[in-house]
Amino acid sequence: MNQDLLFFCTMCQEKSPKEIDKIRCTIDHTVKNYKRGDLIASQGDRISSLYMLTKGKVKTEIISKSGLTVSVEEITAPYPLAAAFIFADNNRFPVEVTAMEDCEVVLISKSSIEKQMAKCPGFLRGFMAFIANRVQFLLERLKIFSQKGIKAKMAYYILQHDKNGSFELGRSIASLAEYFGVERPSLSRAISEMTHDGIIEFEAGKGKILRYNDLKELLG
Amino acid sequence: MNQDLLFFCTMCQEKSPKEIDKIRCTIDHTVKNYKRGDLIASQGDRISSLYMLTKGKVKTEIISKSGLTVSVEEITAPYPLAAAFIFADNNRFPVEVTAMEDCEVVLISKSSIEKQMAKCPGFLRGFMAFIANRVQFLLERLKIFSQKGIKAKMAYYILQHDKNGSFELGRSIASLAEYFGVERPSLSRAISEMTHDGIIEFEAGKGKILRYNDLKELLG
DNA sequence: CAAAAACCGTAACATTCGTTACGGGTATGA
DNA sequence: TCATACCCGTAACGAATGTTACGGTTTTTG
Repeated sequence: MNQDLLFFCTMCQEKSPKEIDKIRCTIDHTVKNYKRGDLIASQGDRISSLYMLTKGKVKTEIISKSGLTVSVEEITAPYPLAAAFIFADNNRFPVEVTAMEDCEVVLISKSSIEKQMAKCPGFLRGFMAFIANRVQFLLERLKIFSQKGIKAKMAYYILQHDKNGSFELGRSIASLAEYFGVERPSLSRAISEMTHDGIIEFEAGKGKILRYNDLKELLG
Repeated sequence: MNQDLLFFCTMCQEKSPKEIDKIRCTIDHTVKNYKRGDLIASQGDRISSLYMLTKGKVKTEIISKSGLTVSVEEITAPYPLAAAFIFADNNRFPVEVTAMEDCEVVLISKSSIEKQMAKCPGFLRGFMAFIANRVQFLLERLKIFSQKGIKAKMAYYILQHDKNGSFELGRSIASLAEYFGVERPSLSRAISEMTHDGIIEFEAGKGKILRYNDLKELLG
């Protein structure tokens, strides 16, 4: 169990194990175990503790007031289930959390976290860094999504990866399409057209920007 | 200026002025003034301080390495410019910040914020609440965006606002369309079709869900 | 009250995108 | 070496969405 708390620090800190030893996070906590199919948290529950999923896999669902469920996503350990939400004004679980496998959850009360933050600057920084990184990630995805049209998303992505007129995707077209939330053939077609129009060159994951102005005009 | 710091606490706390007086946030800070057109922060700058915009309006832009700018958004005072980013692993401004009017910015160093957090639980909660609310907001928008198709977005939105079979939009169709990132006539058409198909009733901002199963099947 | 602004539904047409299917290439492992 | 799994480009077609335009109602403003 101590091992899991160490991991929790690791996740927050993203620092070396040695530094974690120095910090010696000794946080009050309780451990709960769930069987496959168990309900871990209900939508609407007030969150008074951080739910650190240390073992297993869960799924989250939205449940309308009429009882129908809508699957949202799966989360695999280790991951905190409500790191940000415990401090939000509306501190309720936005989703239903159900165990897909046997799970272990470490509960850390909000007050314990606050105490630990006041006591241990490293923990404070680590926790803040985790949430801040999440904000950054969400913002980045949102910027991509808010670009209307596949070419606009692609143009935005290229401009972000622009290095002196060249760019690398850093991933396959298939995964990029999934990242954009579009179909692979559609993205492939968009890139073909941009290439055919002479705006960019592209081959094997790498490319060059030929006409910056046209590329920029593809954006919203 | 003290007034602005009080406001800063207000923003973080969202509590009554009386409670703020009790807390007496006396945070180390410096004040900077900018003229219209001045550059407040450059893309890529390391962020060591919180930038609290207390007066004026700024615009943020993405700048590609080739010098072209892409407008992103406008921010009006009072608002913190980089509340989350100072704690992120990649603590750099993701955008270029330029003053659109004469602006006043209160700078609070990261270490000052950490000290204040350790000293004053109310400040810690307020700051965390602000960032947590932002995470919630971004997550919600992202969930809407990741629904493919206008009807799916609408179905998701309705299920979220479902109260015993009835729902209220809480905003105009025009603004909802903007929130979804689609055109108003397109959203209007989608609602018309859902009504025509007998899935929902809708009139004057309010509606009823007639067939939950069909509504659910519109989701991804 | 009159003008302006905001909001809404509708329709016709153009554009984009999803869907499906096919063929080819490359890497991996049995 | 063959089978398998990916990854990619392309094409044709249909569906979904954007675009533009119009008329109407309601709300705000002077």
